[in-house]
Amino acid sequence: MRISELSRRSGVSVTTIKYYLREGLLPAGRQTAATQAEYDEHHLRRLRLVRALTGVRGLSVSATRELLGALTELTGDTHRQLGLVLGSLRLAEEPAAEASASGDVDALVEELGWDVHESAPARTALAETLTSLRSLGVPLDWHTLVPYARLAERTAVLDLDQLGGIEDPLEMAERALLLTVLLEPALLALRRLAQENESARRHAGD
Amino acid sequence: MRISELSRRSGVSVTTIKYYLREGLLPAGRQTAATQAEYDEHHLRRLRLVRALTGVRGLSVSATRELLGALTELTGDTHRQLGLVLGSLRLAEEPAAEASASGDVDALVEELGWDVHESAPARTALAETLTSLRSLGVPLDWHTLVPYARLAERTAVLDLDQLGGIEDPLEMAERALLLTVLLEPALLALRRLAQENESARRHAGD
DNA sequence: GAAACTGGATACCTCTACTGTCTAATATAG
DNA sequence: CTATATTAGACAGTAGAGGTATCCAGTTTC
Repeated sequence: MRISELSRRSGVSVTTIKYYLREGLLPAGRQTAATQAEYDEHHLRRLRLVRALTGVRGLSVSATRELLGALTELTGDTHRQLGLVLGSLRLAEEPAAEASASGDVDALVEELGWDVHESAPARTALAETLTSLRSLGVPLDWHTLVPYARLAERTAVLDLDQLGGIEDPLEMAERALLLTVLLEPALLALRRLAQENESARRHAGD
Repeated sequence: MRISELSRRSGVSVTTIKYYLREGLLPAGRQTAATQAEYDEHHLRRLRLVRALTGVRGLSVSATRELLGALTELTGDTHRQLGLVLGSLRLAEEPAAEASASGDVDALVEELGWDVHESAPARTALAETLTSLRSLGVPLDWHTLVPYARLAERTAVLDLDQLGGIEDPLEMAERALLLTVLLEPALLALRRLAQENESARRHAGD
């Protein structure tokens, strides 16, 4: 298909598609002539993924590009790499300030017995949260996070269970990305609802 | 204290503080003369809160204003209102498109037996996630979310346990806001690490 | 009484995510 | 084969967000 059909089928304007091509969010089509290129179903799927990440999840174009970049690095041994890909996904934009609480994070990971990469961006994100909460006068040390981490473990089991039965490695990686990133607002929403419910429950006992 | 001291103690420039005053993120100081106003510790605390929400959490100025607005509505019966405040916090920016999956969310809440407000924004966020995942070809129905919700329940218990021992209602509400909102990136980071770990664990069995 | 500071208003700046327009080449319909 | 539409690629322009800078008249401090 050509660009106009891609636009029609995705609901994204031609100019915006060109913008995504320029920005590297979408791989170039197969050139058939100097002013002609051919796109396929993969481009359509990728385009919808981009819209989901930027629109639903509110990611910036550069953050989206980074996430998608992780996908293409996935070549060999799928299952092992999947973990690395998930682990290497960046969480926020910031170029990571001083990680003054990284010692606490190391201790936490040690206590949990987790096998995670030394340079996983999530470690930095954790350290930053600890640091900023402390600077706001909330006395939170890493021991407090242990029970949260145990619940996260069980969440991860649910997550990986969702990926069963997918054969194509690229498709599985895309699915993993979707479930990891797009489920985030849903999990936070469940937490908020659960907090409201729990607060009501505790009040009822008065 | 005057604005320059507020600036010095918070590390936020005077012009930016003026901007926050204009935008309603910070209450005005007590006017002492036509060109003079007095600020106190409460302003400093609020200013740090604003920086944490916009900086660490990456919230927009308007989203931050809304969250802070919820704080000031907290007047009477603390514990009951706390749940409502937490429940009423908006999650994202979007003015909520059509909630085509709201029926599923109702069914989910019913199944869980949760006592949550009918118009909680988190319901909309959930519905949107379901809708967008489906439009991307991920067959996710609300039953899949039940185990996630059970884990969210236990997370909420941990959250509310953190709030014990705080007397002042406003301070407790501020703490609740901090723990709810600033812990979010940390919880997501834990999930990513847990995924990486779980993936490694499953691979080890090959 | 002079220098420094203040609140308030307004203009300006930078970045992001697009959007519009142009050009030369190509496709398609008659 | 010609007229019309479409295309890739380049580049300028736009709107909104989040500040930043400047100016002013009043106020404080010395």
